[in-house]
Amino acid sequence: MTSKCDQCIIRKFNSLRAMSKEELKKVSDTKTTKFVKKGEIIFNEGAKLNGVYCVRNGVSKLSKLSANGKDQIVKLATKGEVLGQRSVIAEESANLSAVAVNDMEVCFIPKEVIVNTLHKNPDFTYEVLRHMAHDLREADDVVVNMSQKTVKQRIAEAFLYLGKNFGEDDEGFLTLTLSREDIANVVGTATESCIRIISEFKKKGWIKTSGKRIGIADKKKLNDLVEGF
Amino acid sequence: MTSKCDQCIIRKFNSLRAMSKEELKKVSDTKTTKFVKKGEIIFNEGAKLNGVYCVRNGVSKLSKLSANGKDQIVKLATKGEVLGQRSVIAEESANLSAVAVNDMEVCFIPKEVIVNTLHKNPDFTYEVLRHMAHDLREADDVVVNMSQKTVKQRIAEAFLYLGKNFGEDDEGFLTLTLSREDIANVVGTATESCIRIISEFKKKGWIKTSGKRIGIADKKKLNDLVEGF
DNA sequence: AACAGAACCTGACAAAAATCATATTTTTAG
DNA sequence: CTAAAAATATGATTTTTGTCAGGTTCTGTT
Repeated sequence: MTSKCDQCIIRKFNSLRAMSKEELKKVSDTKTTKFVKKGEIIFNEGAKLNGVYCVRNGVSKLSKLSANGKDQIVKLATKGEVLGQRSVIAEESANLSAVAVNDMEVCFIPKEVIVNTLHKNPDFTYEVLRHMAHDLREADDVVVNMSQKTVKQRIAEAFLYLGKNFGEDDEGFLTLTLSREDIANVVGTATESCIRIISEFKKKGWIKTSGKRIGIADKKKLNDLVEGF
Repeated sequence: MTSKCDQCIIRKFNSLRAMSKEELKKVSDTKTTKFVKKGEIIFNEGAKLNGVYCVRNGVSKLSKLSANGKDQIVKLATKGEVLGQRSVIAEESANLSAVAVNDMEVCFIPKEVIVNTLHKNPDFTYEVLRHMAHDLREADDVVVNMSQKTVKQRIAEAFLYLGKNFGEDDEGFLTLTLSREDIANVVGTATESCIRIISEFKKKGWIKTSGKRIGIADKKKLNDLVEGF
């Protein structure tokens, strides 16, 4: 089991790779592996986290409930990403909820191990810092997109993003299948508007659908739309 | 001069407070102080930064130009905040432009000093990390606001934010005076829409204006609007 | 003081997006 | 397999927001 974890961590989780052998051992010894079914909650907004969750398999949506009762999905976290890191570091309760989008396997690592390593191993801290700097840049970009692009542009962008980050199956459909509602919540629009635009894209031949599955049919057209042509 | 810097840094810049005496000395020796006039550019989006800027006085807007030619203001940085930190840490070019909103005094600290300290002083790295974790949380909140709140709500929120973070003068006007265009760019809307809503708020007696100055007249009403009542 | 230029303001209209209502299809549970 | 529930789809309508076009006021300069 330990060797398996060793392998898993080194390969997939970029911050943890800066840990020493002893520190990794500690992680291996204290971590617990959990299986989370599609739709199940990993943690809720406002929860006090006493550790982080390292995603081994599957995808989680990180979202925040707004006053009007809608969920805004801020990030989709996949294999290798760590959930709850920010909360543990800032010693704040979770700002976002984490829910499994499909069946997942996650490793729970107690915060003591993380915090300890942060205090003792500057390389690890620096590595985490670099990751967070990157996340922050992405968040800033999302803010600009949200306020300056139309819903159509954002939906087109979402499909391109999903294709790029989660791939396509052999039939050309996006590997990660989200419900229309989830897509709407990523993009920050009403579910009906989202569905309407999906229909429009399909009619124009830019995407293809089969049930809830969506495939990119004309990448260039989608790209042009995003760029504002 | 050195003693002055010592004082300044320790008091105002939370990450730098974790530096050792020697490290602070190094900062004092290598830093240069610059005066930036209102409207002047500190650095531009895409620029390679070879240091960070610590704000001693005045306010800077951090913004990003979108494809449609509009500037989205992502953050207003004031006394004690550090600009360019993220870029230096991630070794990326600047993602945002920094422009002075009023006359400023900033200290430029070469990146070598910062990066060196990051590698050698875990307390400092941890401190920077905590700050960035906090910034990331704020950025996530902004994303949710942008997508889930109406322009009216966002403008009301902006006034409350400006009042809370920059204060009011003795006549009850917001200390930080932004142009209508800047307010629109903070909120992510068209300048005309922004002006229209300001007129509406004034007509309702929720705010008062005098030239470009704006004052909060009915905090509760603004708050209620933000909360969705 | 007169002027230019910028910032501010307002109206009219067009476009985008949300909402409400109601089908239709797909999925799930018994 | 089938009924119920959930998700998807579409139409009609309203609300919100953006755009264009034309004003007015403010500000700094000569």
